[in-house]
Amino acid sequence: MPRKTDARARAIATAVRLFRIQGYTATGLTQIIDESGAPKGSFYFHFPRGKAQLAEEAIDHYVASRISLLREISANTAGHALKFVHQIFAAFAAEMVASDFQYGCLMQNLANELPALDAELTKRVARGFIDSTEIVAEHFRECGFASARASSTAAALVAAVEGARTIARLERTPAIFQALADVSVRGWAAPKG
Amino acid sequence: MPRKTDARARAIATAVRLFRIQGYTATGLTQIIDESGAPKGSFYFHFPRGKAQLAEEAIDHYVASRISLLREISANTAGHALKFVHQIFAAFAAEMVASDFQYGCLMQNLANELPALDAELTKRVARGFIDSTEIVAEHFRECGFASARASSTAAALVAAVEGARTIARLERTPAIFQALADVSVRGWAAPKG
DNA sequence: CACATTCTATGGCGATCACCATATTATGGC
DNA sequence: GCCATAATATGGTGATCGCCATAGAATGTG
Repeated sequence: MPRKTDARARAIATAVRLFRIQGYTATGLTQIIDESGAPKGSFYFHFPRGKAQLAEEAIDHYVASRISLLREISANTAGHALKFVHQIFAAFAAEMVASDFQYGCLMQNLANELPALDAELTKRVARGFIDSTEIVAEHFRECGFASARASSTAAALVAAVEGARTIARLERTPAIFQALADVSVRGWAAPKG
Repeated sequence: MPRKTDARARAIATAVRLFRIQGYTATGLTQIIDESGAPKGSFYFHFPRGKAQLAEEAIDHYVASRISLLREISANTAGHALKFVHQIFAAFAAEMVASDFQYGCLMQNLANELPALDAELTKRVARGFIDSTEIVAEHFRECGFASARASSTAAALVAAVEGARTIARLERTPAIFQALADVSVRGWAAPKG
């Protein structure tokens, strides 16, 4: 009994896209169904629990791709902490430029909208951050960082990236990523340049 | 012809609160009017341009209080870059703890929801970030930072704070602010602890 | 009191929301 | 061809959305 259509996958991909651009609440099922190109009638066949289930799968899909990106960068910069950091900034900056700054971070959007709406989905987003932060921390440990320091550095990096995506989207330039890269080489408030 | 009631001010304050908790789209005018305690009928008397105008004033109100907070911290740490940074982290962390992590940043929420909805309001949010970043940059300049470095450090700091608020809200602990404080004293990827 | 202004109340506009019951068609394995 | 399942189509549920027209009540100054 294999899947016979890709309607399901397309609905998830469209949900990811629209949630990133417009947010969760602002995106109606009608629009997702329309833009996913097909069947209005079968939505609740594929997603019996409705919008919440669609969001679950959208989160999982997004988190998986985010983690695989981080893993790839980590592999490309094995043993080099600074290179790793810079390549992360560069990758996220490049993604925003490529989309003309239309796309926000799905996890960040949901992190802001879901706490008042759905505790279960909120936990799933939180888990996504924990998991992707762990990838980063692992890289730092492999660079020789002590465990505690690797964890806090990873958390700080992930937070900085999220903030940068917010700012970059507003300013429509990747300048903030460059600013973070600069700061990362000399510390935040080092006495002299 | 003085103002006779505070219905207007209460509507704005309620809008700020709900936009921070639930976001812009998820917050209906009905709820704002109800929770602001009063008059349903006079909403379009006070805000002829409707929800967009209310959002404008909510943004202005929030930005003003944010800037005044930053000014206060700047005055309290004149000449000390690191103290300034740490006190900013501490202040935002404390605010989140005090609200039991229910409140997000109004500007961040709107930054994620408005680009697809209202270009004018989006510009206003962007302006709010520019203005509050400038306060931070000014402090760094007064610490002797070169102009360009002061600007990029300020931008990085603002971005990091925003990201930290997202993470802290999900994790329901201010740990991320501590992580950022730790990183700020030693640089992001310094070779050894 | 007169009277303009400020504010509040009511009811409904069309549109959209998430959701679902029902019926029909396409597609497997046998 | 048979038949269960997978998938699509249609139409409508009640609720809520932002918005607004109209009318009435409260409040200030002359």
